[in-house]
Amino acid sequence: MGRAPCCDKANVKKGPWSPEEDAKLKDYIEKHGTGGNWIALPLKAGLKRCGKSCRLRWLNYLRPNIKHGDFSDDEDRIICTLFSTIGSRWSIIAAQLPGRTDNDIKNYWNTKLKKKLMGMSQKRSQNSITPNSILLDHQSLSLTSSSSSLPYPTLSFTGYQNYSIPSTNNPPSVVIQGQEGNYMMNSSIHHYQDHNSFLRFGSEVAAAAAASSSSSDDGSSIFINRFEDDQQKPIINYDQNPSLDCSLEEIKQLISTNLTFNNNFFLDEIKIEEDKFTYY
DNA sequence: AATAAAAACAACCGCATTTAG
DNA sequence: TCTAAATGCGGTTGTTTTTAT
Repeated sequence: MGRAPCCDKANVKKGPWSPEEDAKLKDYIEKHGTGGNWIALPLKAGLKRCGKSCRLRWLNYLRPNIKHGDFSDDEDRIICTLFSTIGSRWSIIAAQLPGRTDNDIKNYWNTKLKKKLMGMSQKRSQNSITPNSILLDHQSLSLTSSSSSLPYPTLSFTGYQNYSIPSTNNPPSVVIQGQEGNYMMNSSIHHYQDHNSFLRFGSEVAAAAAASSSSSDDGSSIFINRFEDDQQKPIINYDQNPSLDCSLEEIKQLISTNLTFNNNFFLDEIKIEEDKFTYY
């Protein structure tokens, strides 16, 4: 007993759409709309196609305001940030990128962006030059919430760069090397009225997307804070989140045992001041 | 110039969720 | 409330195009 087919497979065309078919579908939908019934639409529009195929063709290719062509750096950044936070939930990611479809983003990720990121992290692990990102090894992934069923690290962080707050145009990113592949978490720069600027890994966009979905994932973040008077003594604040079951002590341990990246990076001591760590 | 390999893109398939009767 | 149909989603496959040899 298999699943009932959605249409009569013998009498529907498969494969690439011809310009004539595109025109028929476009014309019909522009005049009559979808009528809320994709299954019935091909018959009405005079198409020998499955309703699902029509829907896909319309959503991914024919509907107005679809963007084709290269992705911008901003789009790259949003995709990376969201992927690192919510994983391969392409429809949610697509919702943040007007004009892009989930299929388009999925293809782009699988064929280009993923490789681009892998290349970046590999290059950095080979070179001793100061990177604009922080490379974490897989050992450091234990910050991931153990209650999460998500197959990717929610958040991990094991140290900081010897850095200064970068320009707003080019905030650094974290590349996480996981068993399943590499993930990149972008950062954003925040300014408080009575506070110094700091970097936040994971973004509000990502947090919002995670919150709006049914996922138990969170938008938790770690802040790297820089004192105005001394760039070389940042503070890392752990933004406590109930769904991230990792104690401050564990974080301290994690940080002190994972000083594995960047030649110019070193950590001597950690002091805990209630909910934050001060590095000396 | 011909061919093979890789990359890019479009579309399909089946499962999960939502909706309507 | 229950059930079947419709829809949406994400993984995967197939086809076309581009690049390398």
